[in-house]
Amino acid sequence: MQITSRFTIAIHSIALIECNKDMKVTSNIIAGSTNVNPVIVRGVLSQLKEAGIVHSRQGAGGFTLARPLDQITFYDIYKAVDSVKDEGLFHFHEHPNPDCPVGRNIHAAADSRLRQVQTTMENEMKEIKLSDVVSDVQKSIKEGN
Amino acid sequence: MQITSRFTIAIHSIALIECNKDMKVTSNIIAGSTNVNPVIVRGVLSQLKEAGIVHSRQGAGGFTLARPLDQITFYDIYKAVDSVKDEGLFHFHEHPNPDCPVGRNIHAAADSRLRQVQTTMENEMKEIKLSDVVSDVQKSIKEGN
DNA sequence: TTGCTTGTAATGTGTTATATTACAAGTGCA
DNA sequence: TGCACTTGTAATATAACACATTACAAGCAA
Repeated sequence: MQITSRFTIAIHSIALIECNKDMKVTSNIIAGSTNVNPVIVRGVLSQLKEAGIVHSRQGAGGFTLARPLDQITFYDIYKAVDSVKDEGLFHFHEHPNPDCPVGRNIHAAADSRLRQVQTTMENEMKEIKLSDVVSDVQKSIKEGN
Repeated sequence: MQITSRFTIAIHSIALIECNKDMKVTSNIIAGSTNVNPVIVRGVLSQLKEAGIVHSRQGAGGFTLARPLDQITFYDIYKAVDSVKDEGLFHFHEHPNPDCPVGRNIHAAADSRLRQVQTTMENEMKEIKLSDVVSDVQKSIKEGN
């Protein structure tokens, strides 16, 4: 199991928009840099737009950031692209046997701990800003990479 | 995306073995309580055995715990059933364009943060013991649930 | 008007998780 | 010894999902 690449595609896209803020950054340009199908890119960017992270200009073309990089966290993106659905990070086997004492109580007993793990992960994502990642990218570029 | 139900199947199985330690607990009994196919159950239990969490008795039948519940953590089980493969929790889009400055540096820049999130989650799992879950299950049963 | 763009629907394709069938091999008991 | 039951595992089926692809409507600017 892995969290959908839409998440890293979104991170990549935002970094690309920032690093080329003086140019028009279209879905095709992003598709070229990520090596991901343009329709998928537009889908991801559409979700980022809905979440208020980017702006788009239909017709005119191009995406821009809706707010500064240090106000965009991994969690914002994670939520925007729907990385983990409402059912939660962990997939509980669907029909434990209600006629078994353990079967009918295990779900409730385990659930709070599973949610606790998920919440811990999500809180960590709130600590990581896109500005952290982009400054690392820019440093690498300056060093000739 | 969700973490495979093998993880919660394993938790359920261990709780069941503990709560019926005076009886022979076979893969068919576990399958009945979890409502999961017996072959899948045996596969999960086989992984738990390989990880030193349970013992099995081929021929004779039945599974037993290899160590006390307070020495089994969510992390132990998570690792045992291979919930997340070596590639990591996050699926990075596969071929960022090396001819683009952002494309060839984004992976390295993002990776340490992605790993940081995964590690935080895993460390939280190390804090949760099976004894916590099972004592909750037993409490619920005693209360008539 | 032409060309480029975003937005999105519809479909194809490959991968993965779980279920299922089948059977070898081990154990204990009649 | 033979039978019933079990673990262990291979092979295959099926369903769900992620990403790719084709297609096209609608918006904007030159």
